Amino acid sequence: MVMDLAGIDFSAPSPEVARRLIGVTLLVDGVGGRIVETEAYDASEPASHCYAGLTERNFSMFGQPGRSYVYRSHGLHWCLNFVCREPDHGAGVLIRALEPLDDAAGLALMRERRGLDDVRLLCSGPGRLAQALGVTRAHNNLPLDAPPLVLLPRRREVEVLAGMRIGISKAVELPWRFVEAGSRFLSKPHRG
DNA sequence: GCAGGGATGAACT
DNA sequence: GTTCATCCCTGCA
Repeated sequence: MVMDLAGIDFSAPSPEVARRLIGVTLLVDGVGGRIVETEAYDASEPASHCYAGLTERNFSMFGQPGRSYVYRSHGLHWCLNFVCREPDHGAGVLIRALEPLDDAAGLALMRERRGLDDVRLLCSGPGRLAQALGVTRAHNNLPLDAPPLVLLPRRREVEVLAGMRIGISKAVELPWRFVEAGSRFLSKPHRG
């Protein structure tokens, strides 16, 4: 079965899905913004959580495409992924940064959750983004087309650049990080 | 039992 | 620009 959310086929390989997610709006309980940075992971490469096969932590990555995978990183941060490709294969896209929506109520809530005002630091990193949107373990393995999650198609074309992934020690050479060209809201500048 | 992690923020040069 | 402590849970020996 093919998940078609915000014009994206989540049964496609994860780099393809990661590229097409740039510019898409993500909301969690009405709070969020435009996705400006993603990274693809796949069971065929050792940086992925699903490389070693099905475990208790990563079970949602082996489920249906078009759902969420949330895990705890370094014991204190939560990170949000979108599951893609066929069941039993294991692949996903890490959502690394958002451009906060220009909405007063949502911005106030994100600032309160993050404990700071600077809009550029609200969602510029996977842990920061999860904190600003209130994502926790309770958001693991949820469908992306039902509350509290909402995906909205991009309203204009965006220029997407591919580069090397960040914060990993294996398979670092794969150009599976995707960013919106020129965005001020990236977790790190683009590196080709 | 233990090493290490898809990170962050503060404290540095 | 760079290192460093910190969180605690997962996975494998």
